[in-house]
Amino acid sequence: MSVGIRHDDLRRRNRAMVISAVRRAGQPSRTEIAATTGLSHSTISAISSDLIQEGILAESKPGETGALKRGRPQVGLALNPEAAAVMTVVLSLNFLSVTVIDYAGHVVAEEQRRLDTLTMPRDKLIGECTAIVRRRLEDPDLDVQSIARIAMGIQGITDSQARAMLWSPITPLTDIAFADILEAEFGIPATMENDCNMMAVALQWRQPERYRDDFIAILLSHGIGMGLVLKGELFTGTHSSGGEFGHMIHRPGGALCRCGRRGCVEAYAGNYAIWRSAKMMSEDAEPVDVGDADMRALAARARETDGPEREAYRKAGEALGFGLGSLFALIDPAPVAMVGVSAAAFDLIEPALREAIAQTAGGQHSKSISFDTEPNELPLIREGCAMRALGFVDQEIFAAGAQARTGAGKNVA
Amino acid sequence: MSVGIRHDDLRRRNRAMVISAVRRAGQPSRTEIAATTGLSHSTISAISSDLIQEGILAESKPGETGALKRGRPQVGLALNPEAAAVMTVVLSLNFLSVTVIDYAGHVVAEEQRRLDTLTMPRDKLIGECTAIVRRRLEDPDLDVQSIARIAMGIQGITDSQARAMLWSPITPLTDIAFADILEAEFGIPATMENDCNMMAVALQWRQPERYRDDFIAILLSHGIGMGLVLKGELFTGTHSSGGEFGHMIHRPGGALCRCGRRGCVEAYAGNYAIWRSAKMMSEDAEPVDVGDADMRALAARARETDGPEREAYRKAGEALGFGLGSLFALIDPAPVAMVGVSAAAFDLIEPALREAIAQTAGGQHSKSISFDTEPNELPLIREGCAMRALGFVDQEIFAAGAQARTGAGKNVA
DNA sequence: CTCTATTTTTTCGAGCCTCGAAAAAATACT
DNA sequence: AGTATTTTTTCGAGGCTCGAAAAAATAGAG
Repeated sequence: MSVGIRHDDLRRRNRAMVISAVRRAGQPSRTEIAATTGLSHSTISAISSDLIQEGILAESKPGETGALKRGRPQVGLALNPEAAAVMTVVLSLNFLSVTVIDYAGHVVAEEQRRLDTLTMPRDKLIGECTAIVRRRLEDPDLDVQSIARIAMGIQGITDSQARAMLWSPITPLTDIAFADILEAEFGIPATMENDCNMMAVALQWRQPERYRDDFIAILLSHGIGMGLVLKGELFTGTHSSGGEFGHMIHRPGGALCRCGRRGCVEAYAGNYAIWRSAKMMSEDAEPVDVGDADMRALAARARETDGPEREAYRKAGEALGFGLGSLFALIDPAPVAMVGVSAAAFDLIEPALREAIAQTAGGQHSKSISFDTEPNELPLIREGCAMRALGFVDQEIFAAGAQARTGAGKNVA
Repeated sequence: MSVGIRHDDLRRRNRAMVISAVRRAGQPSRTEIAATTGLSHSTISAISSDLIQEGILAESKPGETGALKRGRPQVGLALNPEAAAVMTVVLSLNFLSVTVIDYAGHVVAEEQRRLDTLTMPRDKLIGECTAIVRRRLEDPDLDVQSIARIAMGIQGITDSQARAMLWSPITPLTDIAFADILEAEFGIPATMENDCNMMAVALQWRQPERYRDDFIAILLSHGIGMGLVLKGELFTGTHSSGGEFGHMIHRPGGALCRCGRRGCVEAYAGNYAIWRSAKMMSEDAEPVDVGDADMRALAARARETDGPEREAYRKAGEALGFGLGSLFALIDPAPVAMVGVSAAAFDLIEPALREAIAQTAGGQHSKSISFDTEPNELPLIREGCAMRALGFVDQEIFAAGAQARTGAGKNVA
């Protein structure tokens, strides 16, 4: 609201509009783009001709609307895969993975690596990340000239500027400005993204019909995380990545959470909490890491017999339900995606969750709240990072126009 | 993101920018406006000359920056009070008030009226509202030609389109589309706003240095309400006015709330909850209305002796603290304004509140979270409605330009 | 009292941008 | 081969913002 619109912004914004229309639609014709953007055919024609000239878009075969219509056939416009490339770096518990993605969104290279994140000292952890990036950049097999953007994803809290990891469960280290480190090391603009936010971005991309303007992605894993999209935009906190659903208070003074506090949702619904409860340990017991295989075994046992295992999942569902109820009181109900290893046990969680949510103001129409599950978070996080990085190239670099880019040449920031 | 920017939008947006700069700054010179909007002097000159021509702005004496500077003195631009007028209608428990406000924001007429909202049937309640509006509109003393906009505020839940009251504690009636009713009756565009949202709007206007981009206004009255501003914008739910802080869950299955559910924050911190607790009644006891005088007496007694009254306020503080902690986990901490009769007893509430919040993830820096109090909510709500209505005139009517207004002539919607 | 320095505001032409209408292009149908 | 139909491009008109220069309005100096 504070700054006016300059005349040159106009073209930039409309170019961005066309690029994003093509990214979303795949192979839209100029006419389709004109329809979705509301701009005139002349404008679309002028802009797309520029974009083709600059090598950002390329003409492809018709949109293939099935039956051939009379009249001049539509020419599909597609992203030119060679226009740019981006890189994703995903750091999760004991695991580091990197992918290189062309401008059209296809993976052209990747590398994965196990490492002991929990005990690794600061220098080593940073070194591993820069080393894996360097290996991909210097790979002679890779036929991309340069990487335009790096998006790094990590489980934990990042700052709202997407520059640094503030806190993460995968390492005792705090406040690592990965974005700055990568930029300094490679001279490539980078961001540091929260894993759950990237999950949400990926879902929005994968299933736009279901996850569009308002939805919630919840990670049910060792910890409980959330990515929240409201009014079509990723919701972040004012200082941090925000959306720390797992640390909303379920029971004041209750079970011990990994964060050191008591009564958080996560202290009832995180893997370690379910494990602790299933093994009849005290709610004060120190959180321990539980492997995915152990969790799957636990879920299997809970399905078999009505014992403490089943009760543990029930308690988790209750905590999630009341937490969602409180969340829905603030933002109104929205579709939910449950992601992560415990999402595979959602059948054990759902009944108690729905019962709890029905007792809250936000759950007035609890039956209409729909849940979907996706057990594997890593591909989602990677996809989200890729879309994030590509979106940056679309909006910040290519929308600016060729002369703005070559002329001024300050594309960092 | 879906619609492009048309060429004619440009002028409209920049006009809006200039108008809002004048509304905020009071009497800025053209040069100041150019500086704050980032637009060129030529553009500001052209736009302000148009706006003066159309009678929206008027030149006034210099901005009076104190010492007279050398050079051509600045000419202040001010809103022309006669450019338009708006009306606010605020419906609260047993009380209905209306004000007429000129374009510069000054109250030019008002009327207030007691009525028994709790027992009034639907027709009667609507009738009272339309009648009081009609009386003000037809008042011969009123020298405004026409009212450009009505903003109605009510305690309770409204829909996200600001058309209807969905639920309110002041009446058993539900789903009254006041905005539609007023529009149909008087042919004046109207909106139905949530009281706490309007409090937040007013605070942003009154104290922009403190309440700017991110802050929270909490109503401590019979019920507990919240208005939330994030990134400078009022936060609303996806379907309703949202931000139902009072109905976040404090203790699952806990005290009986006025909403019929259990364990809501309000069931511990609403006036009725404090009263119930202070009088040693059961947490299941039906909520009853408590007058402001009684609440003030209760607070006085709590300050005198360490009895059940003081304990009641402590419990209220605890509920608010844990609730805020959960909220801060989602959005990060922000300044808080406590408004309403129990805000005057915030000294009794604050210690327990801070203690509770310190036990939450969001309260990590609980000492840096600052609270301010304002015992009287009604003036705030009125002011917020006024600013809301004026903002509509600024952005939707006057920004469009004279020919767009007179030419097409479809200003409704 | 006049002249100069300084600051604000307006004027004017240049350069873009979008738009509508018309033309051109490309195909299916007759 | 000709016609109808649909898509895309071309072209001139009309607007908008911008920078530079001019005009306006005042304080201070002599």
